Amino acid sequence: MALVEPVRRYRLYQDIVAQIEALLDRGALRPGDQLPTERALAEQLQVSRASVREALRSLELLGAVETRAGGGTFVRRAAAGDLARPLAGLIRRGHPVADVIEVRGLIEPALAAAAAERATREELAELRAILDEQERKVGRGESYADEDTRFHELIGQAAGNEILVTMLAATFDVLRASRAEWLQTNTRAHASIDAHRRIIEALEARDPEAARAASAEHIRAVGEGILKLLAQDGVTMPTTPVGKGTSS
Amino acid sequence: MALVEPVRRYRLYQDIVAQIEALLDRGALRPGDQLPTERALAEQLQVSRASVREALRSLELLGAVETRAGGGTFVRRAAAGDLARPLAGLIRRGHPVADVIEVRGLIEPALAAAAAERATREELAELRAILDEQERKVGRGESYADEDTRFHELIGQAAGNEILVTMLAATFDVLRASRAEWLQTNTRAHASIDAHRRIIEALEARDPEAARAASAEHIRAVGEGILKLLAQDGVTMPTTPVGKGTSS
DNA sequence: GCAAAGCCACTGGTCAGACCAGTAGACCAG
DNA sequence: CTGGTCTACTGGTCTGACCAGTGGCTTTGC
Repeated sequence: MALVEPVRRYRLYQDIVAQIEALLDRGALRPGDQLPTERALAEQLQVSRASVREALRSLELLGAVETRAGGGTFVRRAAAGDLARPLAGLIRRGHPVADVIEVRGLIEPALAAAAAERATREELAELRAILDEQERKVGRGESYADEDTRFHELIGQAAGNEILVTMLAATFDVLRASRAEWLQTNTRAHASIDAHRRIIEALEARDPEAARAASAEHIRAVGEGILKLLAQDGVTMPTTPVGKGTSS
Repeated sequence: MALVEPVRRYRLYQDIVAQIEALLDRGALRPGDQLPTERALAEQLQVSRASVREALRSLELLGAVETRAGGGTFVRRAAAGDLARPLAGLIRRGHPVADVIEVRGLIEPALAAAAAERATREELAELRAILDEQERKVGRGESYADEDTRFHELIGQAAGNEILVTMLAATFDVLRASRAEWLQTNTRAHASIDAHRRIIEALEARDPEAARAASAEHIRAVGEGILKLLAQDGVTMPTTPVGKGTSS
């Protein structure tokens, strides 16, 4: 261990972000509240408007705040999908698709199990409806990517843990391109439908373990398909940074 | 359901971020590369330097880029844990601690199982060393929070899935305050040590299922303790004391 | 010849002030 | 009450300036 460490270099906007975050944590600022104007903040903080704006950009990116041109800046209510974009950006850079699939394989079964215990009648009905629509589309040879996405989202919603839903959404974002292609060329579309049906049945039976198993098997199959697809395309996997590869 | 939705409004800096992200995805910019200077970018993009800077702030927050005053702006190698703090801020806003603990309980056992298969001899040795240090500190009645954190981090590293490590790091950040208090007042410190020992033994035995079980039980116990602690404090959300230094 | 000291061009960090475009509340005409 | 219009104000952007690090280059001293 080094005896010394790099001197922390602070920039004004970081300090401003910290101050505002503190207000949020303390509850001095609550969702819906309007922040002082940029000009007022600049004056109170004794900094230029540019610095205030850089701070607000950060807070906006974090989903803490929302600005409307001409309107003002407001404290946002945290939304489930907030983390998705930043997280997806990070994942995309330098992480093997296999890792992403592993994450999905971990989260989705857990969500399915939780959903089996917590899903409402309405949610189950909607899942059924989505499944029907999927079957129709498969019958007509159309893409059912939207329904597929919605299906998984709904299960997440039913599970009731928004953090997991968000993390899952991030993996969806990363896999979107590969997944769309996979769904297109998927000769086993009916197998996918069957998997979804098994999941729904487990949910309706309120059987967490069956739901977990069905989901796990589904993800495994899809993940395998995607990896095969990528391999045959000769796609160069994103390079794994340090650490161990998942294969090789 | 609304038939119309708010018009999407773009701001210059978002466009700039997208353009640079595209370069990163295409591989036109690789880790370590230096970006053009802010002034050059402004000129090429036909925007003001302020807009370029707002874009760079975003990319910096996303961990895509790193700027050194007087030096320049460089493409970063994505590091696990980059997003931990931003992610933690998001999670903290509006998510029950119970959800956070649920996420931890999901991720950690999985990491432990993976680590059982992939950990190197060196990593196992370091885990042992950390455990020893923990025991010493417990014996002296000191706080072993740092070692505890390092222990979990190292298992994540050994598991080799950086995405999961990042997600886990975010939950750590959220729970930091509560966890520190829990560790302080933990009358069952020896139980914690024992749990760590069981995990290490499972890793050394290359037994994924044992590792998973040991980890799950450990997280369950700690999570329960934290929730009990929060309940007795009458706290519903972890409040982050301003200026509370970070460990490590 | 060569290393240390010093210089200096250049980079990001910050500031001040300006103008534009969008917003929303007040006000007025129908 | 509805729909326009006006207007003060807000965020979005630009310009141009200065400061404070950084790092390569030159000069200096031996």
